[in-house]
Amino acid sequence: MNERRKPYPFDQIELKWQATWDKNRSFRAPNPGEENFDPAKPKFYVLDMFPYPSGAGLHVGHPEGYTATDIIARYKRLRGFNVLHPMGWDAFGLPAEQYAIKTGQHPIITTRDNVAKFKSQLKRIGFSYDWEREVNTTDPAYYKWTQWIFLQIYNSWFNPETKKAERISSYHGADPDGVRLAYVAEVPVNWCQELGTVLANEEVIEGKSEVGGFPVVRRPMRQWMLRITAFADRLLDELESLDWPDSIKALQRNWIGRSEGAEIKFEIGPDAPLQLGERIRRPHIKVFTTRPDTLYGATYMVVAPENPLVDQITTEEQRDSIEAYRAGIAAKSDLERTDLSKEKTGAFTGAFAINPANFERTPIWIADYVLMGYGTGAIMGVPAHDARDLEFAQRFDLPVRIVLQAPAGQESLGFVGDGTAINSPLIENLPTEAAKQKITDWLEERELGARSINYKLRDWLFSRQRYWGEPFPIIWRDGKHEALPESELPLEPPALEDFKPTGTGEPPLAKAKDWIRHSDTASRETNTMPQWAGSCWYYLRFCDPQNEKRFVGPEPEQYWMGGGKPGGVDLYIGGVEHAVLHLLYARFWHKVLFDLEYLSTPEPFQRLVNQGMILGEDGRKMSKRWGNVIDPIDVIEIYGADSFRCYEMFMGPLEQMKPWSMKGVEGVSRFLARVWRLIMEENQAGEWILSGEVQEVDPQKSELKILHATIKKVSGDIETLSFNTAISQMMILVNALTNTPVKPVSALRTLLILLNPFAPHLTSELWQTLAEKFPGVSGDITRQRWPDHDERLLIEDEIEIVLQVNGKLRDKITVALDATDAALETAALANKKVQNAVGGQTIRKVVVVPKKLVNVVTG
RNA sequence: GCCGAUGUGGCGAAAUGGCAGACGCAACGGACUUAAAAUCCGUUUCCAUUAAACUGGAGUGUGGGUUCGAGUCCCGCCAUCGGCACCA
Repeated sequence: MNERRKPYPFDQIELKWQATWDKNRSFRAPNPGEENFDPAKPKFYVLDMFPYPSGAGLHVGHPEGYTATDIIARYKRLRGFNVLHPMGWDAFGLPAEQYAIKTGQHPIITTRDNVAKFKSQLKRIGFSYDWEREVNTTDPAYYKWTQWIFLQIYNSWFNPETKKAERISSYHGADPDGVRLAYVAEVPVNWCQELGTVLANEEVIEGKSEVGGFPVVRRPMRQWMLRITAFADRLLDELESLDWPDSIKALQRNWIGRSEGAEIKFEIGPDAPLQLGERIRRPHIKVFTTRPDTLYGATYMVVAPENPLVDQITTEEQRDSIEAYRAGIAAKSDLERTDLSKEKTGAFTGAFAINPANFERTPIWIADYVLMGYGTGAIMGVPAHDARDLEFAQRFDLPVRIVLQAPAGQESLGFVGDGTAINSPLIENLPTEAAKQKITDWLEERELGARSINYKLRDWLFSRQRYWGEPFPIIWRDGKHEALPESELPLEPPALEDFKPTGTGEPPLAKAKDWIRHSDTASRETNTMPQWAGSCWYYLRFCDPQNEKRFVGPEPEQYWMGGGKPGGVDLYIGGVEHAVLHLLYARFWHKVLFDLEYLSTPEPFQRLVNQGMILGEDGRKMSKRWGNVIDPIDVIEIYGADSFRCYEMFMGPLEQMKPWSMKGVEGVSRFLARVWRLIMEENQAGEWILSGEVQEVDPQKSELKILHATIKKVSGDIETLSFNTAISQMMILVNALTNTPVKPVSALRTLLILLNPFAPHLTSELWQTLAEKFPGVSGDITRQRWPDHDERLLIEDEIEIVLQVNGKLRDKITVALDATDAALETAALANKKVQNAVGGQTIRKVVVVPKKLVNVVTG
């Protein structure tokens, strides 16, 4: 770069301080019992979402959240907390494997290189991580415990009585394999030929793979599943106790998608109903509905095309058309199938079902708008009060019967809200809620139905046909799975030369014939775990990263994760893109481990904050395609790490999306340079020396006032993560100090501590310089106490009072602080501008707000 | 369609129901300089009026409402962004 004169010598001081912090282990967080651990201090666990170390290195989006947590970490240390602030690498995953396929470079190599690059970039920004706690999900010493946790899940079941995960030994039923929290199932999966793997529903976006955008088709395969659905209610209910943004809670609730309703049996067959009791043994279709109150409006049934029932009920005359329809469905991709804009399709089975409420014969259809995977895979069609059913009924000329009266002024046909039941003898004229209860009670009494709850959440498809992931600690013997003995962990993947997918759906690990063979009678599972696995528990490992005996020792876990709140991590900052998946999976694993009594809290993360995305200078998402990507290291070259950190925080509210601006960085850099020049001046030789204006004098009253206002504002703003306004306030203070001829050391001292979390290098350097001369400044700035403000210094003798007439500003007057309401009113009415504005009108009322304003209201 | 977020100067933004636009950017003017950069000081919501000070009016997406007083609270609408999407 050109020898552009730097506004202050950040290039000389930043690397120096980073080296000093490393050497002094300044940010090491000792565990209970370790050297230098101070049990008198409270703990604070502040966590970043650890990155996937890609080859491209860091971009400005990463350090936004990292800077926020770093400010919090440094602030909390100054506040006297033991702070856990760790960083690590989520390094298993597809990109490294794809790269290996392309170049032949082993993922271990790529991962090592990428981690080194990321780490050096993070260090250059001056983050105060305790690097002695660094973890890497691809390290055998780490994934040993990922595999171990999988075995805990595998060896557990969900006891519906206790609503908890329990060891499988407490299950006394016939088929333990049928209730394990990790189980094998033949399920239709999202198969991506291009990637040679199955993907989770969450990894498929509009029928294409999230990674690469390749086509994805449905195909049944044997897969490992985790029974997350058993925890649906707890995952839902326990959200309440967390300090998360409502929008994120809403996303999770939405994803879990709990809906209450009833399952209702419709018996099949054209005959008249038989006697009670006999009826129940006859073949029937069970449907799930959230609106049992519209049962009288059910004029047809629809069964999902894949439902096995279809084979049983289809009549001979209809068989050909049903089969043709099913064949057409099977050929379609998910994308085509779920295309909302397309017209409804379906086929008549020839069979009829009896509506249990009014004994009417209703035709049974199949249609692809009914999904096999939700509820019972069958519905009752109530066209009058469901948009989809109405569309279907109109398309196929099925009868429509209104059974719900909409509130006055609204059309009853197509009404889906709460109204009044009509044309429904059993529940006639009842409001929706009461009608639901009554008809469900009636159905339950006759064993024709039952209350039921359904979730959109599905069990977690946990296996991948990939190389670069944790191998399952599972062996197969005689067609049955069993746990690998713990003594054989970690189970490392074989050293493959060829990582390519087999193309058949068989995982790459199947190529390692020697590795597969476990013993004469057993062979290894060849699937690997998804990338989410390692990130499900890394925050626990950070508490005790070198423990070889346990995934986390009880004492460090209780210390760092405890604290009396439901969630253990005090503050967790990361991207909103993990709002559902990572955060739901981690909560699920956490609850299992909690139930098994390994953990002290039911939830992992107490307070969650999502940083907003940083856009390019053109307002577009940063991407190579637009050529608007900003490399943090380039910015640091020109302006320094402190300017970079402060600008990222000054841009606007943390949670908000905002565009980058190099001019903005420059502005913040000017601010830091002004701080530098408050304390330093250049001598004749062009060297920076301590400024003569810095003196040991008492600050003036006005200086004290602004100083304490700044302490108050900055402290409060850091607590609420309002870093932008904290910086604004410090700018105001610095502007004020710049204008005074003599700079009191005590004020500068306080300023440096306040600014330290934001600009740690600059403040460390200036602190050291002051310490050389002034006894009031000593030691290391990272070991100081955060200042408290003195409220008395903020009080003014005189205050400005706003005078309004009918709410409009007319004048301002200055009065004594202790002026009475009556005095204020008198002063206002005597004011010339107020009198002008009032004119001849009568004064109806005078509102006096003490210390604020007087509002004269005219009639 | 459903859920959520956002809407304030030329730009990033700020404002416990009480002075809208703090702070920063950009722009303009001034000081310093042979000059420039850097630095420092000042002006900067819009409209009208004025030589100027001043003065008057309008103003936080839009239409209503509550209130002495609304960017802020309530109801309706519009726009943008994000998530989910035939989940019965």
